[in-house]
Amino acid sequence: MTATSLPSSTDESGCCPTTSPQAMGEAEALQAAQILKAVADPNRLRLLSIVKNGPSDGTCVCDLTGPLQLGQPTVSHHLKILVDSGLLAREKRGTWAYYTLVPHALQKAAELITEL
Amino acid sequence: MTATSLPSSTDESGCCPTTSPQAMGEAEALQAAQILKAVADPNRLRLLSIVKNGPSDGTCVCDLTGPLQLGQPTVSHHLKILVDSGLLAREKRGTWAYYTLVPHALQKAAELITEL
DNA sequence: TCCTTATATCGATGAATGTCAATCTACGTA
DNA sequence: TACGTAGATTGACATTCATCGATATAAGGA
Repeated sequence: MTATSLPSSTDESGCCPTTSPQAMGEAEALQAAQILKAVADPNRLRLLSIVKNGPSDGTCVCDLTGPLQLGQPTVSHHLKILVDSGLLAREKRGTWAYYTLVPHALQKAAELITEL
Repeated sequence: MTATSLPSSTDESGCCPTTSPQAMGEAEALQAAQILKAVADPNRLRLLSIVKNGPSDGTCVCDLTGPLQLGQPTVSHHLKILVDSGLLAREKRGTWAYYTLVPHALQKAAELITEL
């Protein structure tokens, strides 16, 4: 994420003016895509929705496996992706694991789209 | 894949209350994920960025193949995905094709994340 | 200590996806 | 009409990803 400015090939063919100077760089795009990929899955969207609309002290995994009709390992896998991308936080209380939304993470993810 | 409302298993184990009632449904999640998938790719993010910061009357393909260091068929393929998902509009003028942002499409895509 | 329950991890598999080379279509021009 | 160029389409290939069964870990209870 250092020099994001591109060479801006001055096309001689006469079709196009020049590459716009403030276009998103390669590294920046890669990082943004990684977070957006975490959200761009129907089952993970539903997981986020359930957690968001659930109790503020967290939603446990047993409340997530039922609605999605997926196996427990699969749900755990999706939850890991959401935690690794900074969207969900995991807290273990006793035998159970509770997931909560990371405060402004969804807002920040949305801004990756609006602030191109 | 017919009845999207699930039995909402009233778990007897004492761990969890019940499935939250206003969670996103299966069909809704699938549709949202389809649009978000279109955005969740580094090269497509850069395409959107270039078009957004480009001239208001559209950016032609020859201005898009250069910065991305991808072959012309690959760029065309990504552009098709963005058009099919309603984010970009294509207009052919003469030999060239010009792409523009569909007015509030990016905003709407972002709201798919914030309004879960 | 043994057993049960909740969750995570591992390995395999089939499907979806990004990329390219080759080809096709449409338009402009000599 | 023939040629050159811009862009889209097709088919193939490699990679990534979602899912599952089996297993591991960890905590609580008998």
